[in-house]
Amino acid sequence: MNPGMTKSAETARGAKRAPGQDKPSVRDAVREESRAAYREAILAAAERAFGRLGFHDAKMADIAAEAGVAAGTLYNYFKNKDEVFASILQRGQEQVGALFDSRDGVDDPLERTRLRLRDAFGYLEEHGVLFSMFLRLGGFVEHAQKRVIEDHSEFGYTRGVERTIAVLHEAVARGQVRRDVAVEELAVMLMGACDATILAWTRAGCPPGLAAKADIIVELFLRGAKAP
Amino acid sequence: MNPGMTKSAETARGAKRAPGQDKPSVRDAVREESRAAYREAILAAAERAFGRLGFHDAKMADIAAEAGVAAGTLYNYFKNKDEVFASILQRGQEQVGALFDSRDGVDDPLERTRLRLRDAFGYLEEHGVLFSMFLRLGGFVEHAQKRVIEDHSEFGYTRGVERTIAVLHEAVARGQVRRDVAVEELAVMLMGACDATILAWTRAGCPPGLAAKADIIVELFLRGAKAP
Amino acid sequence: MNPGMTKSAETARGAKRAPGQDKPSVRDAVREESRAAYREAILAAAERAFGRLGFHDAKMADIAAEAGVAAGTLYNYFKNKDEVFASILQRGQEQVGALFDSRDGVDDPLERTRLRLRDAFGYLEEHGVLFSMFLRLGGFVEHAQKRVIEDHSEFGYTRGVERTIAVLHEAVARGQVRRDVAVEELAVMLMGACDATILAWTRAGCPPGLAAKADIIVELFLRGAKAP
Amino acid sequence: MNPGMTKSAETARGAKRAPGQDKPSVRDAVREESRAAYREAILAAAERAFGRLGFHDAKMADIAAEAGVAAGTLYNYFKNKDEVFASILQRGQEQVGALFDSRDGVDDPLERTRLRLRDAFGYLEEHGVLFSMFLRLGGFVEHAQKRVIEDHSEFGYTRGVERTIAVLHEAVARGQVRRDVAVEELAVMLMGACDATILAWTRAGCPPGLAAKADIIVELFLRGAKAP
DNA sequence: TATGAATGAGTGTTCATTCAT
DNA sequence: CATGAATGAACACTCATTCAT
Repeated sequence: MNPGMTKSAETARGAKRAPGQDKPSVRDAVREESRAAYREAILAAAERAFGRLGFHDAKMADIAAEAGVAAGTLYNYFKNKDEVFASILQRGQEQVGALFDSRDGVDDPLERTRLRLRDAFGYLEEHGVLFSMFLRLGGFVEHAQKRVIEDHSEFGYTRGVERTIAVLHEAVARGQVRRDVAVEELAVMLMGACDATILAWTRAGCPPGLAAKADIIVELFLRGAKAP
Repeated sequence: MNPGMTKSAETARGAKRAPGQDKPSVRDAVREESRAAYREAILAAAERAFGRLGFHDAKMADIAAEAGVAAGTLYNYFKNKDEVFASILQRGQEQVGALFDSRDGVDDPLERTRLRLRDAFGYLEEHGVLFSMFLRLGGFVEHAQKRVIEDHSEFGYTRGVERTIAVLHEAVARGQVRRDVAVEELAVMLMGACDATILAWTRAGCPPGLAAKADIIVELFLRGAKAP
Repeated sequence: MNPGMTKSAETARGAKRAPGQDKPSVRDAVREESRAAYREAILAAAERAFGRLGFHDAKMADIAAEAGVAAGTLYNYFKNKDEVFASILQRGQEQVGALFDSRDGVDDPLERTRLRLRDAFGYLEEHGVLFSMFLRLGGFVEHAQKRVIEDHSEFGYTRGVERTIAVLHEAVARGQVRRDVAVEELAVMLMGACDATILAWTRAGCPPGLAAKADIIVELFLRGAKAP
Repeated sequence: MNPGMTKSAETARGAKRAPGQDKPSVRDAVREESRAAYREAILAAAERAFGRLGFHDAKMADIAAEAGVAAGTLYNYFKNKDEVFASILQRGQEQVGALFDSRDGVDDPLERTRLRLRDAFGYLEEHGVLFSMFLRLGGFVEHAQKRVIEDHSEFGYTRGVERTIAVLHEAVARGQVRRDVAVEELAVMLMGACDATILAWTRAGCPPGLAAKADIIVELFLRGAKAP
């Protein structure tokens, strides 16, 4: 919180470090922290701007104003507009991924799935329409955005299906899910239910309460898919 | 192909009529026909261009080139780019509406629904991804497109839900559909199934065969919703 | 001068041309003429602007203003700033080349050289410092300009040397020039004299009278190089 | 290499002196030395950068990187980019001037000239093309550079001509140079020969060996100009 | 005083729209 | 009306310069 003092102390101590090795560290740490804060502020601002205006209509100036920085500053953190956009996607991926990982300890695969669905839906609620669009759909996008997304192939639907299939295999092994339907089919259905839910939610203007829908989906899914 | 020539020929004939709107006969009819042909050619070209490039990346020049006319000509038929876009939507609405109307004679409401679903899905297959987006979703769009769509509020999801509810009421009256679930809920589910199907189709790259999915949806829907 | 009337006359004649072949010709000719005039006006303006301000400091807006057109118009004739620059070079090359060709009929090679030198020097006088720089020097240029010039390798010094060598061989064959010095050396010297003259001229602020220096150079050259 | 450290060491020693300019002793000397070292490193870096990229394409960041300092540091030594450039010129002037002065003892004016020419040419070889341009030519430059140079009017061609005229007067007085041609004319010719030589050298890509050309020039010049 | 990030004016370029022919 | 060139507002991006640390 007062890194300046720390730095002065260090300097006064006359600490001589090996040249070209690990440098003043504290100053760098502060700088790094500052950079991270700026980066995050810009991404949050961009997310709002893109969500409100769309990719093309959200100008770099809008994003900068929303973030409270000068336009040029954006380019100290991102190479160009596309990269800002791509970074929002990546950040979302990572954050949702972290949420998902935090559920690893939950033993029951269906319960784990329910929690993760809540996590994802909750994230969507917080992060706006546009982001949700790219987080899960990957279709229906402007051409310019497609290019961005195509560079993130690990991102999107396919990966989600794979995750889901794995979970369902687990559930099948536990006897929680019927064996007479291919898990691949079940996975597509489950994700289709999620898609339709998100679609309906956005059509309704993104009202609060999306996360709660996770419970309904899992319950409905179980009713149809549970082992007899 | 060259409706302008027809006009020129007429003009060259030097037919001079008294000013005013008397004698709207042959000349006006030909002119009208010519205009309609141009208009349609431009819309078809714009649909391809928007579908291939997206709204912003499809330039007026691209559309004009695709239609085989000069850029300025577009403005003789449409006020601006937004109106071109809106006209594609409206045309789609009308064309699908006409298809739907042609099924009015089908007595069985579920069979009528199945046929209309085939019609709509078939239309989507022929008219490209982007168009499908606006035909059915109305969400997830760039801001510029939103404005266009918002001016066509009669268009889209709400209207589809209403139609569906009406049909389901009919089916309930015939005893084809269970009474213990609100038809409003059923309508949302049915449309959700359609949405998910279209989503999956676009994700798969819009392969041929979307129309055939109409049968599956109706069949599945009936299995869950039919009267016991 | 009144191409519109011509066009109307043609049209009234009802001349039908084979479709897709040679089109309305007159209208196109007028248009072509107009385009050529614009192009030339822009190049002349750019030449002045580059000459006055240098490549970087002459903004596209300056060139447009100098030419009396809007900034966007420049891009209807040239892809970008570099191409404007390159086109000035190419035009100069062609114009000087045409002047040179017009001297082909002069039998005496040294007299022909003198006349061509006058042509080139006269052209430099009319077309400003910057152009002269690229016409003959090819060195001493900003990096951005180098890229442009490197794409015009047929341009510049080497080609001039080759031309000169050929002329000197001719003069040697006629006994006008001594045989005891290699013509290659003589060519370099002659061009060096030209270079130095142009340099001195630009240093002096490009005063009128450069063309007259051609006579002096040839005379001095002959004094040293003429056959004994 | 790290003059900053020296300064820090001093500062750490906490030597506090009374305000005012008394005791300019050790600390100031060291500081001055440090500043000079930084300044020289920056100028050398800028010279390389300008030579490689040209004035506009060499960014302040490039120069800083080449010098191994931060961008902001440049502004502790030079007011702006133009001043960096101007300082390179001035430094060159001074260094070549010093070389010239070291030849003052040479009695024979033509030999003195030959040596100074070697000095100047050798300096050019070591300090790159771009610098050579400004050292001797002063023409053919970008506008931004012109402004810089125009502020250094004592620099360049005129001064060189004056020096040369003085030397030739001396040579005339000694009977080494013909009296029937104005020394002013001879001076211009001699410098023209130098210019052409430098031009040819830069056209050839600045190969090693420019300094040796000094002998040739003087020899050739003497052949034509020596007293009969 | 070195640092390196923030700044914002400035520029090349695009493209929807207009308009003379 | 078709045409295609002119227009100029708009915008992404650059970079010299400033300044807090």
